[in-house]
Amino acid sequence: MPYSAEHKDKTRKKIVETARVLFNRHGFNGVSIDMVMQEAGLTRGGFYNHFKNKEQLFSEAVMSFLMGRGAEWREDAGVDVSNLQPEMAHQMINAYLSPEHLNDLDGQCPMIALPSDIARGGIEAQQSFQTLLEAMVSLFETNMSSDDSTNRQWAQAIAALCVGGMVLSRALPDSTLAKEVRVAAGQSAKRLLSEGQR
Amino acid sequence: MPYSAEHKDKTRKKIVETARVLFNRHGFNGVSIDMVMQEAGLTRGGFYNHFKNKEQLFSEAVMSFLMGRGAEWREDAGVDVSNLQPEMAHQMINAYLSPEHLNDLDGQCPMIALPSDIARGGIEAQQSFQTLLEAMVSLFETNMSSDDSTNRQWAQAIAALCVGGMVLSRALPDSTLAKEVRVAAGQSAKRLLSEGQR
DNA sequence: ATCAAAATATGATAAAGAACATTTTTAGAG
DNA sequence: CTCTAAAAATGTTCTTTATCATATTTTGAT
Repeated sequence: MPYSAEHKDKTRKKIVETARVLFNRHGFNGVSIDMVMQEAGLTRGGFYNHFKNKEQLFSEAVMSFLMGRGAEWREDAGVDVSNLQPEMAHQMINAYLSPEHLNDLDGQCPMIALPSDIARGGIEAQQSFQTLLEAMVSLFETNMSSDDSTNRQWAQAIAALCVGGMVLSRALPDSTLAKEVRVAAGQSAKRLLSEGQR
Repeated sequence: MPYSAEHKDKTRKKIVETARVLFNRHGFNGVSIDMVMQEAGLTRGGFYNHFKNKEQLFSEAVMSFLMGRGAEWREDAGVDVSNLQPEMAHQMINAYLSPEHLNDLDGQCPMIALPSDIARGGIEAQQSFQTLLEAMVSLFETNMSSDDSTNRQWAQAIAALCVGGMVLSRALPDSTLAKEVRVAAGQSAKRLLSEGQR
């Protein structure tokens, strides 16, 4: 067996990570397979040894955020998934709506960078999207008071505020207004959080 | 002067309206100029008599929502801009987050259908987007108690919730979860509204 | 060292699409 | 009715791209 199994796996991971960055920046149609492979230091020929088609790559790129770049994100924000504390939800909201996140075109959350692409895309990409959202909602939910069946609702609304605030911010040409929106979304998100923590 | 001025204007408006629908459905890259012109009952040749390029058409299509399809929308929701009443904000929230809106791929608000396209697009499209958002925020703001400087913040957060809830809903493959998110966003939006109306 | 299977590279195809140049059609002015 | 400028249609170019077929390279096992 020439080429160790790890080699193929490493190559595949590199392609996915490269694709994640490029898709984040340019969207599904703005990225060609050539572009991805070149950026990964390969040529387009090998692509179909790793993936069925471009859609599959897209879906995996979206999903890869959760355990890859997203994990770094949570770490930077001081969010420890294995040891959740009430103030972590606050930190998560602040980090998600921060100018740093807005400026991080490569590392940003795909829910912000790619919602239209995913809405129009195949079901696989949508499944990846749903997994991301569920992770985010579950993080907020876990930070609430233990026995209230409405926690999930609050958590979902907070997620909608975070994503909505950033999606709006990204599409606005006036950076002052964009900041206003992020601040407004953040304040309201924390207000909703305190409802859930009551 | 052959061809009355109205004729050209009518043709131009028809192209923009056709483009609005197609862009809403397929996104910027998913729509070709041929497609738009054919759907409008014309051929691609005439396009550049009306528009500088595809970007300009896109920007105008987004903007056209406000006074065109969006006006019908507000009317259906019982929102009269010239005579605002407190309960209109409620109706607006309900209509925006309704399943009817979610299913109206042609008529939906471009902030939901095209945020990624616009974020990556030219400044003209982003200006159009900003105008749409400002109209929405201003509608919520006007429905709040008169003299509170934080009204604008509440209104922006409500808009972020509405847009965020719908953007998420659109990208989720599980329609039950999608509905949950819309309901959660709607409830929280009304909660924030009552804060502003206090 | 050599072999072969797996990975990667190269070559090719067919389609789509933005932009524009040129031709044709239209309808109002004289 | 004729003329003509504007609008619309047709023809064309050049580029990009997803996909796949074929060739080449790599490397662990013999």
